[in-house]
Amino acid sequence: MSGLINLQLEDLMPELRPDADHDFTNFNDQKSADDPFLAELFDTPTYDFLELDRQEITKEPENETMLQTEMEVENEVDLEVEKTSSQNQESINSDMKFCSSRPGSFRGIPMTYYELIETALTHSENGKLTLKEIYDWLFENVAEFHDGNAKKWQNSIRHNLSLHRSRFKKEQNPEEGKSSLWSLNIARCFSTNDGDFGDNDS
DNA sequence: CTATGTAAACAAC
DNA sequence: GTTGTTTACATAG
Repeated sequence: MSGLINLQLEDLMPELRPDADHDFTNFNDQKSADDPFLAELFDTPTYDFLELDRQEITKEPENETMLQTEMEVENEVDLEVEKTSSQNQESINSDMKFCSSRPGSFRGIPMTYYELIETALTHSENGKLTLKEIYDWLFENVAEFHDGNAKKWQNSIRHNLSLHRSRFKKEQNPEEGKSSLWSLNIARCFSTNDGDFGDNDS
């Protein structure tokens, strides 16, 4: 129990580590005995959508109008996304194909399911959404999901939520009868609940 | 080999 | 039926 809180800044930001044999990919072999929990916890990759934005934008100078999305995002992204204006629909042309690992695009940026869910959570009121709310947000904001094939992508959403336990946190919904609340697992760091991390994988 | 997507069986509610 | 969990297989890189 004492080992859990023993982290230092270098643990959070390994790039600051002086010696830094940056081998995160191998922590399973090397470091797991030490702090597998933390290793898993901070396994979460970057969720820097702005960075993603820039990369994709600079890659395709074709759409100069996209540069403005950068500002929008930085502002606050109040994407009530009214009715997905026809322009939006246009930008997601049928000739625009995504590699298989990026099934949908948000604001023109191809993203994986994980990134899409993360985006939905990030844009929610308090970072917590029910499964249904995740569905709804994605349906509102991802035109690729408008093809009437909800069963397919919704299955993938559920699969992602369950599979990536180090990325997503499931929390009981205080409202009775409603399904769990999902959030980014990094929130565990700030949980005031001491101790009960629920899942004992025997 | 790893990350991801897709399909599907299954349990719990 | 919905929500989660899990296994299996396919494919891109």
